[in-house]
Amino acid sequence: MVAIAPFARVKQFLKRELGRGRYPPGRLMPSESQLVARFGVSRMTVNRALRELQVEGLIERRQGVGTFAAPLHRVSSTLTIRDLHDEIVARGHAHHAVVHLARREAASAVVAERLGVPRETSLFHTIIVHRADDVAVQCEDRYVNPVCAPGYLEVDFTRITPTHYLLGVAPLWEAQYSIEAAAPTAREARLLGIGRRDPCLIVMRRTVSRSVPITLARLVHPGSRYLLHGEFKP
Amino acid sequence: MVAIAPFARVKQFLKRELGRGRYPPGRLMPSESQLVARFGVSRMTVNRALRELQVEGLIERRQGVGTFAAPLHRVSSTLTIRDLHDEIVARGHAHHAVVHLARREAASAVVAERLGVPRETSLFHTIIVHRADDVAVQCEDRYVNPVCAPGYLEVDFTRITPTHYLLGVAPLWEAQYSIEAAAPTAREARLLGIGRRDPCLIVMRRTVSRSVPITLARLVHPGSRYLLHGEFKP
DNA sequence: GGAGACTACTTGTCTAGACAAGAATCGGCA
DNA sequence: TGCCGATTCTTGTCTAGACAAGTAGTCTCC
Repeated sequence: MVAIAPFARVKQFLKRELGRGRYPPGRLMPSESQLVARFGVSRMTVNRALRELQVEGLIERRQGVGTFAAPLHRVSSTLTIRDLHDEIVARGHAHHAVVHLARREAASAVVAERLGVPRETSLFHTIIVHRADDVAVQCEDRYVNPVCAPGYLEVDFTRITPTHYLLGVAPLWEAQYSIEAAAPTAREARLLGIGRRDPCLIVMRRTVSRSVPITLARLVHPGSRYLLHGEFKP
Repeated sequence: MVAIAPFARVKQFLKRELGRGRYPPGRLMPSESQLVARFGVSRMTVNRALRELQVEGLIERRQGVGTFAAPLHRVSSTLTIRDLHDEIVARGHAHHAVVHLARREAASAVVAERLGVPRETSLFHTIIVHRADDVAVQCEDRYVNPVCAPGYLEVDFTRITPTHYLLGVAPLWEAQYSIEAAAPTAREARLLGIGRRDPCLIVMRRTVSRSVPITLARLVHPGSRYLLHGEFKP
């Protein structure tokens, strides 16, 4: 039996109180000094508990005012986007990638604007279809900024996914993405071996490293063969 | 000009080093005492910086061993699912909800299994179509456990969304969800005023409060009118 | 050579006190 | 009445030191 750490006890107590509705959204919660007196611990300990609850989005704190139960209007959850190769292998399937296009092109107006580079910038462009046990699960249409990954076209994409390679070249980045449902383009339907009107889950992702655009990806998944899932825990 | 807090300076420094590839995934990073010496701050300050980087998933720490750069294979991002009403209003549209069904039913085998209640349990069932400026954007098909929200059917859903009401009744919960692209059912197509084969973004969400199932929702969005988006920042 | 004790180093956590900064309240003064 | 300053309460942060616990390497003794 392990004794639970004091900061965790304070956290657990407050979570439980929030869970039972003791503090409805917006209600003032006990101050640090009150919790110090109640639990007989130092203020740093209480402070850590409260800071972590704040990071988890359960409470809001305002300097000079107090601590309040968070309005839980928005439900935020962490959606983990795993590398497709890992995901396929983890499910016990074999992963194959087929490269349908890998070349250097000048950015069209649309691509240049979306990626955030000047028009006509020279970019790498790859189209790769990923298969799990010979079933096509993703068509990856990607533009890459040569400035960040000069050796991109030399990579053997049947063995390393572009995401994996790019993570190695530019380790930390920010990404914006959107998820939508739409029909594939004619070419995508052909590459994936699906009907022109079959619904697809389309993830568009733009990633930036130290404010330099790295890559713009359009990931098209046949709706019948792919599912995103996630979890939210308070 | 505001002086940056010492713990933030340490954090920023390490982030920058990680960003420039100074510590590839798995590499041993400076110990707390080394950082204490380097920055001339106390160990608690360094500890806080490292703990936060750990929470952000940028480093891994092992007691007795050291701190290591995290393998950035998985990219996790927080996807904020806002209340639909808020989202529509925030975009400057008017929100209308039309209730097409609101009654008590016995759980079918499929629903009972998915929600995690015994078969034939009596559940509330609502079907509500949400409109932004008279354009249908979501068909919400929801089952609710009466144990958690006895007054559910009395709520005026043209004024309060089910999510909003349920958050008030059962403030803290966990959710699992999946996102897929598929064609709507015949009834959903009719209610949304779209074609039977139009692609839809479908979110299935099951929520649980203190291990009691609360609600199972199937949220169907016409692909052409709805988009999820999110952001990832290290 | 092998086993166990010892040591050095790591992270994990807590304490008691300190100062700063933001915000609300109350009193006094014009 | 209206404004301004002092007081008090809040959170935000830092410090110097302490002990615990996990790990790895070394040293000694059998």
